[in-house]
Formats: sequence, C-alpha cells, structure tokens
Amino acid sequence: MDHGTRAEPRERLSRDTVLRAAVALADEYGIARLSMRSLAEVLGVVPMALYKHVANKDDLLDGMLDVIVGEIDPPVEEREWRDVIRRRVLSARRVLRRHRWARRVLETRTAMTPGVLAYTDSFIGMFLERGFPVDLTHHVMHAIGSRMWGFTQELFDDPEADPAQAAADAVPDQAALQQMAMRYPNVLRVAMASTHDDGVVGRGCDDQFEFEFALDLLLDGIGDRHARGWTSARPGADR
Amino acid sequence: MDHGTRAEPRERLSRDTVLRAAVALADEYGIARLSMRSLAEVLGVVPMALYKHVANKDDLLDGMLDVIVGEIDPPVEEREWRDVIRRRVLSARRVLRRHRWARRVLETRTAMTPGVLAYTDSFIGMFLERGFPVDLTHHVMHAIGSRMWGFTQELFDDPEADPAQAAADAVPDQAALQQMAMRYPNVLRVAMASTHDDGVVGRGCDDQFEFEFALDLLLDGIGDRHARGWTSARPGADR
DNA sequence: ACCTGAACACCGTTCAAGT
DNA sequence: ACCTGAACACCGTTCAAGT
Repeated sequence: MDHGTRAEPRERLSRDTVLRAAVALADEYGIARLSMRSLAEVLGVVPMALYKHVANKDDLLDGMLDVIVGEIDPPVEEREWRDVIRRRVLSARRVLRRHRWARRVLETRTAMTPGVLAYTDSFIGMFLERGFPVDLTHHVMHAIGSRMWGFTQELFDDPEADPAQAAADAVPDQAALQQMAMRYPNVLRVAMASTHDDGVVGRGCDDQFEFEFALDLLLDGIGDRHARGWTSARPGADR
Repeated sequence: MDHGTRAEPRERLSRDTVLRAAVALADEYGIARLSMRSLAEVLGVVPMALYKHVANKDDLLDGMLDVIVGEIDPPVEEREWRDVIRRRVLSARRVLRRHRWARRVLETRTAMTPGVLAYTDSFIGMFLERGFPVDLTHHVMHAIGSRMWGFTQELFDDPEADPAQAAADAVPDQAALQQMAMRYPNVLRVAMASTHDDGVVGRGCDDQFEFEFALDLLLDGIGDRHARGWTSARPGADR
C-alpha cells in the first residue's frame, strides 16, 4: 500500500552494508546477476552512490570475499598436523558451499586482500607450528593450491548450473546415450560405475567423497615427504 | 596507401576461420579483449556476420577450446601407466601455456564439447588399458581434476597479469614489506624461502617445479591405492 | 546463402551538479 | 559528506532487410 515513495529514513550506506547486500544478492541470484546497477536497486539507491563506499566493481568483489573468508573456522587446538589441516579445509569447504559464487570469484582475482592473506598466513602457520620446514611448507602450499579453500577444480561440474541444464543432464535421451557409447566408451564406463545404484547417468558422484579422496591422497603424499625429510635441493641454489 | 576500401575479394568466412581468428586474437591480446565486435573487426566483417558460423559467444568459446585441445600430443606407446599419464599431462600443460586464456575458459564452461570429451575419454583409457579398475579410475579422475589439463589452481598467480601489476609485485616498497612482516609473518617466511637466491620477493617460484611436485604427490598416492587394491566400497552400494 | 544496419537492453564508470 | 542525473563508451543479440 505504498503509493509514492514511502520515504522511510533509509539507513545511510556504509561499506559494510554494501558488501553484505552484495553477498546476499550473489547468494540468492548468482554472481552473473550482480551488477553495480542491480545492487544499487536492491539498496534503493542510484548506481553512483555505491562508488562512495567501494572503489569499483573489483573492489566490491574483493570486499565480498573478505566478508565470507571471515566465516571460516579458526584452526582447532591440536598438535597433529594432519587433522588440523583436514578440519580447516573442510570448514572452508562448508563456507564456499554456502556461497557458491565465491569459488569462481576466488579463481578470478589475484585476491591479495587482507582477509585472504590472513587466512593464508594462518594456514601456513598450521604447518610451521607443527614442525614442517619452511622449504617443504612452501612446496606443499603450492600443491594444495585451491584445496585450501575446500574446492578442487572439478571438470564437468557447473557451479552455477541452471535447473534446466541439470534436468537435461539427468535424463539423456536414448539416442544421445548411444552416440556417447560409440564415441566416448571410457567416459561412459566410468560414469556408469558411479551411478548403477541410482540409475541415472548424470550427477551420480558424491562430491564430498571425491573431495576427501583427493585431499587424503595429497595429505598422504605430504606426510610421506615430511617423514622422509624431503627438501627441494634445487640445483643452482647457491647461484 | 589504401584509401577507400581496398575491396580484395575477402575470403568467405567459415567456422574454422572464425575460430582460428578468435584463438589468435585471444593469444595476442587476452580473452578480455575478445568480443564479438572486436573479432568481427579483425575479420573485416560486421559483428552479425559471425552468427552464421557460431551460434553465440559461448559456442565461440567452446569452439576455440576444441581447436587447442587438438594440439595436445596423443599418449605415448608404453605399458607403464605412470609415465604415460605424466607425459600426457605435461603435453597438455605446454599447450595451455601457449594459450594462456584457455585455462580460464576451461574453468568457466561446463565444457562438454566433442574435443574435450575425446581428450577425457582418451585420458581415462590410459588408466583402464593399463589395468586400473573402473571404480578406482573414477575416483582418480576426480582427484586429478584440472591437472589433466596441466594446470593446478594456484592461488596468487594471475594468468592474465598486466605487466604493470607484475612490476608492482616484483618491487614492493619497504613500508609495504614492513607491514607484511608484521601482519603476515608466515606468508613472508615462505615467500622468502623460495627467493633468497634471486633477491626479489614476488615471482620467485618455478611454476614447472611446483606443478611437477604436486603431480608426483598425486601420482604416488594413486600408485599406492592401486597397489593396495583400493576400492571405494561405499556403504549402501546395494541400496 | 551469406552479409548488413539499425536497434534493444544491458554493462561499468566519468563528470558536474545538487543538498 | 553523501547522493543524484545525464552521458559515454562499451557489451551480446534480435530482427528485418539487402545482394
């Protein structure tokens, strides 16, 4: 019943309100629908008003990342490195799954924001404080890569899948399946292996299972190198 | 000396010429500068002319991917799975480094194009044909993920870095370094460890070394699971 | 069959002005 | 100090028309 502009004294904008509104908007409608203009509309303000609180769109995205990085649990107090790392990664994973746009944004930017740096620093600390040498820790961090955020670069999973696409995947028509079997027999065999129990070809994989499988492969390898006192000992280190 | 439109009988467009021109344009100026409009201009044609050969921009990107996937070497003839996989991955890596935009494009799309499927099928085949069970192969493919294309999701490396950014990274001012040391001591220690030999803080890491380190961690883990006859044996498989 | 031109509905962002 | 309005230089794409 609000004809005319119900001029409730709209709260003054702040960087924080802008960032949180942006996160909420991306959570609900996806990052593709987040534009300076759509965000302004949600906040009941003209697009240019945002630029008082955010330098530009990149700065907005960086800020959004920092907001959600703050949601990752701190490391647990324990001396066993493997468990500490494992839990932290799985906590990050839960956060990134709540904010499905965040993965893509993390991949996109160079992301040297304060929050991201703080998390990285704390993550490295988990190794160093538990006796890992700096050299090994360095290479280990590279090997872990995006898995410190709880995601693996999976092929063929679309993080922003529209339901239509998902439905199409789930019910492939017979002809397409036939073609598939001819041309890509190995893909099909592997896809079938994961899904014979629920009868569909698409989405039969348990993402969480796959993630932990890969994470444990990695942690095993790391533990092995650590136990063997591995160093990079690269030729020309004294050059 | 071409005043007026030098009406050389411009070659008729084809899907192939369009795709190759797009690849060349992205190679030279980066994917951000590739638009339907800029591509049309390069081809000396009006934007809408492209739509006869390409359904839309997504289709263009898919096509570009298929062009470069064709550049990956076929698997070598050998019976040792580890070496075959390793070489194939490193070949893919060389291709993706020639076309630096491709990594981002691969990440972005669901990418179920014929070329991508064919490569995936052949990749899976390398395991199956060398005695890996289907179940293990399935999980292994998930664990390998984007590494089958020769890239790891690295944090803090910008694939499309502008030179200005790179320069800024390479020569951090003293004050920034000081701040860094206070706030992110662990990040700094690790960064220093890799670079004491060339004296700069930024880009001191040997990407190729890091990639192979991580790849070998993974391959070791895979070999271990294979040797132990690992199966997923998930509860409820008969449900 | 292939290419063109004008138009539509979007972007991020600048600049000068309002209160 | 904060917000506004109009404008600029871009996008991808539709539609009706040209040859």
